[in-house]
Amino acid sequence: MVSRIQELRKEKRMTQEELATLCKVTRQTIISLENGRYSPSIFLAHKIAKVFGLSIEQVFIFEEE
Amino acid sequence: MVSRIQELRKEKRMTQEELATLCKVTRQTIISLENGRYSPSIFLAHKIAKVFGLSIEQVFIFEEE
DNA sequence: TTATAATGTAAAGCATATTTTACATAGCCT
DNA sequence: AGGCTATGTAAAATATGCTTTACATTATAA
Repeated sequence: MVSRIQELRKEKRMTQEELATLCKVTRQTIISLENGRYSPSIFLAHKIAKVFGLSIEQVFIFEEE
Repeated sequence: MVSRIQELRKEKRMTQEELATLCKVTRQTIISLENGRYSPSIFLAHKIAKVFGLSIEQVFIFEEE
């Protein structure tokens, strides 16, 4: 799964800290997601997508199989 | 978060076991999701949505805030 | 009545997500 | 050089997701 978080965040000229606050998680969580350490829960994925005004599938790209 | 898994599964006349096999998880996992014991990971949510030919947001309904 | 299919519960164990705290680096500004 | 902002790493602790195994319940059918 590839995440477009960093790309979308920069597009909106937002810092990791700002995004974290909007999603009610810590900055570390955003860093871990952007750097591919782990994938978000379905709740966090939804919150992040909402911040960008997109659907989960538009932010997180699932490769087949 | 409300899940429409059971509703959609019955609509397709599918057993929990069949859905579990298609999603490559155990029957217990499907039971736990249908009965609200926990919410799926983003990967499982995506697999389930795919089985039903829907998006994650169409299968899992997030209440606001 | 017995058998079978579908659904359910429970508990232990492992895997993954998130927080917390503390420290490191790199760029920019003065 | 020193200070600030944004980004990064690391490790331990807690929470949540998923598996495994075993057994219980309900409905239907022979």
